[in-house]
Amino acid sequence: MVAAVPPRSRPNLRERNHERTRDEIAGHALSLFVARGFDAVTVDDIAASAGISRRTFFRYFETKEDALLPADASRLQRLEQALRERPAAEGAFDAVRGAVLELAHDYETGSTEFLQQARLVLATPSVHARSLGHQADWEGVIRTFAAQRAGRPETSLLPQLLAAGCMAALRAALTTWLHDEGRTDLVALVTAALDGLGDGLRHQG
Amino acid sequence: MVAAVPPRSRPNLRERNHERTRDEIAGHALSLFVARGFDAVTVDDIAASAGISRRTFFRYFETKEDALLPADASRLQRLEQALRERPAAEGAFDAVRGAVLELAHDYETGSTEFLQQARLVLATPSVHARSLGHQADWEGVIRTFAAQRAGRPETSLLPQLLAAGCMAALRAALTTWLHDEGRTDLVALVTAALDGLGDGLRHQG
DNA sequence: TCCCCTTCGGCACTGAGTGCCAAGTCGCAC
DNA sequence: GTGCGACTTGGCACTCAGTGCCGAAGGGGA
Repeated sequence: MVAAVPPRSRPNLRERNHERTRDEIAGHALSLFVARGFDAVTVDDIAASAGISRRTFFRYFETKEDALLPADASRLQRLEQALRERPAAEGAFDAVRGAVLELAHDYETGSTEFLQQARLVLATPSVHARSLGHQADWEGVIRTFAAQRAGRPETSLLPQLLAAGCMAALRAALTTWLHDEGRTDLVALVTAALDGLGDGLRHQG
Repeated sequence: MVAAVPPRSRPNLRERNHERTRDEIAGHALSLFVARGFDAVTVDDIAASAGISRRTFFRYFETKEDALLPADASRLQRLEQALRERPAAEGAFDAVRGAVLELAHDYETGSTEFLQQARLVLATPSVHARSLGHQADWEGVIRTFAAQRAGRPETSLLPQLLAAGCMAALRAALTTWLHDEGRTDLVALVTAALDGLGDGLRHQG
């Protein structure tokens, strides 16, 4: 079900093939979900549509929900990288702010497909919960980063608050963006949300 | 399996019985979860322990995860009530802040059992996700409230940011509290977290 | 050509969640 | 006490998600 590719570049050719198949399956899944709704599509349906076996589907996705959230795994890596590349002189909040803004930029590319996905995610409780679970993992990464950047223990309030707050800002901006069918500038929205937190919620509005 | 009660007060006696049975089942479930871990306990185990049938279990809880989150449903009502009772003169942020602080107070009562629950929730991805899903519902309530209090459309950024931010502050404080085994003052932590957001994350630390 | 490594498919199994129906139980009216 | 109606429970059977296991390809290297 995966077209043969010229066998070049040994180390990560397998990985690239894996990624490509994964994307293909997710594409079939998205079509079915959009057409019938998440709950009315079984894993067998997806597998049949993608021309693979049910067993293989679960080698590419841990859960059926994840077939609707194919980008979440890579976003974690993007976030880690973005945090790593922040200049050392930056304060904790500004560093996290910058990294989250880079994440926001990724959301905007390929927004048509993303809009379909996001609507389904918000409309389907089990998928929404799973998505929030992923985002909790991202929060953990931010928290670790913020803790050492601020020189505080990881279990103290500030790193936790920074991580949870900035992810909340991202979600708030994304939701607003979705309600506007993606017509507004997402990065501007996320910037506004993050700066609202940075300057103090009490002084907003 | 439920002891007979004197048949007084028709309208909500059934409801009270329902609540009582629900709490009983949740108690049995918690014991099993603590002893073996969430994933190693089946619904049949819980039902057998509580002296009910598997079918009846699902009349009291939508999912197995909810048996570990029995208080989440009532917290939603508490939050709605707390928001309703905020003085009309209060600004949007301060009103939400006050309501969330009342929620925080509830968490502290009966903290021994809650500590056990919370540790399991954080340790079990499926339960953690479900819990975040519930909290997303609470966010919706806050967002609706904040929108009309601030005179903005519900889909605009500010209400969304207020709701997501304050819930994030609550989560951050709870996590910190948990890492300290519940020894610190939870309400003080939540206050600190909310005020951190209110005064601006950039000026913290 | 043979061998190794990886992927895939099929099978069988556990367990969550649900619809349906039959058997109680409880309160109420006669 | 007897009968009626509303509600609760248990059991059965079913769908579907997710997993372990194994045997069958298939592709690359010696």
